[in-house]
Amino acid sequence: MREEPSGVKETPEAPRARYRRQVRDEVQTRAWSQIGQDGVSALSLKAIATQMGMTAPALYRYYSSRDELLTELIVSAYQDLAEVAEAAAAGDRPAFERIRDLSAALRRWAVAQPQRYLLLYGTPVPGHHAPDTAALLAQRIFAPIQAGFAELQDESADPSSSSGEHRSLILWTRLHGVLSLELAGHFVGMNVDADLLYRDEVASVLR
Amino acid sequence: MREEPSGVKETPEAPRARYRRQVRDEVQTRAWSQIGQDGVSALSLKAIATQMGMTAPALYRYYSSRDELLTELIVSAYQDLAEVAEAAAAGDRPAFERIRDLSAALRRWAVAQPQRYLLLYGTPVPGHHAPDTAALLAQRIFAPIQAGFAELQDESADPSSSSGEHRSLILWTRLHGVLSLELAGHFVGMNVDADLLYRDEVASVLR
DNA sequence: TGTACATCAGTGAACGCGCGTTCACTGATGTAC
DNA sequence: TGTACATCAGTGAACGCGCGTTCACTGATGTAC
Repeated sequence: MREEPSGVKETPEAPRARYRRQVRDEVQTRAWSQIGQDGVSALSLKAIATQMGMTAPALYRYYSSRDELLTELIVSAYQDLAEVAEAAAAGDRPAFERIRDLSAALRRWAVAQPQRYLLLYGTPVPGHHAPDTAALLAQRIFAPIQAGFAELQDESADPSSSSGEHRSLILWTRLHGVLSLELAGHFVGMNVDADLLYRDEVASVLR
Repeated sequence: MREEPSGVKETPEAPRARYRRQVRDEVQTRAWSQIGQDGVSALSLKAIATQMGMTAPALYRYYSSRDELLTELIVSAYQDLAEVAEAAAAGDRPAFERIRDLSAALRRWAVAQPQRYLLLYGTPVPGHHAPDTAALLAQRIFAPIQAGFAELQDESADPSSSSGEHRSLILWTRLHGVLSLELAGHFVGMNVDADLLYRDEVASVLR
């Protein structure tokens, strides 16, 4: 194994590795689009292969099974969301700002690709067991919120207000309540301003 | 068509009609169990027929298609929940009591058969369009809550509190937030008392 | 009360479909001397 | 620089599976006279 000296330029990716990455990326993109259109149960290696102009067995060079692809989708979605959440809550700023911004980022992320959010937090996929990494990543998403509320508790001299743990849990359930009903289409025809409602709920916990 | 005089006794059900009802009931029961175990996408007329010791085409005397069965399940679930909600909110009692009791009944209903709740309010079934009756029934479930909050608004002299419409919407999203995360199993290992959390959320809107 | 007829639940065979997955193979690409 | 070899992406045929749905049919049940 040759090691390139790591200078300013990144180690050039070997052509084969690069090609493999491209294929995997395309598979994932098409997988998300399948899930978005026809639900998780429509996720099919065979259909993806056909769309890509390949035969089905070819994809078994990339995924050992349909289930492995699904697992990768879930984990990568958690990962992506975790990064978004951490980025939104970063900076040496007041806790309420960090929580507010993380909340807004969560909504943007979910609305941009509802199928991703629903795969993580919607009706569970029957028969599928997420790996341990998924749970860890889910915690990573939650951590900045908890940290923010812990900070708020320290600042406040009011001992009657509920604990940081409790408030972060409440924030989560309230945001999810609005988001999931919105994404599932339950607000249509109800004259609901989902964005405003969402921001109200963020404020309700920060108050 | 002969009309029986409707006295105290109910018109005895004709044997054939009675039998048809029994078959339909059994189909529905097995359908719910399928959905509970393997999700909506596992709902299969053929599998149900086999379980009942029949051949698949036999069920086409009862349902014109798989989709019709699914629609019936959704509508009957809405109907059942609407009755439960109305019963729980009935009586000439203070509005806050009726809202509180309806909320509790909703949770009991959902926890008793999570797949029913998730079918109505979880990730939407792709490719399925609920009939108009479903939307009407959904409104019927919501109506007692709205009525309750409207009453509370009238009593309260405080014009600064948000409108009854808004508060009933908030109640809905908050309850759904807790319920759906709980039913989807997102609280496991988090040391969350879902029932307590739920009651807290009910109280938060009634405050 | 008995007989002729109509209704209707259920069968069995068949259709086309798409799925996941395996296997032995071909042919191109990369590597070592 | 050229050659021999190893690696590996992709093919094509095949497997068994379960699904929704149709059709012509049988046989039991209910109805009308």
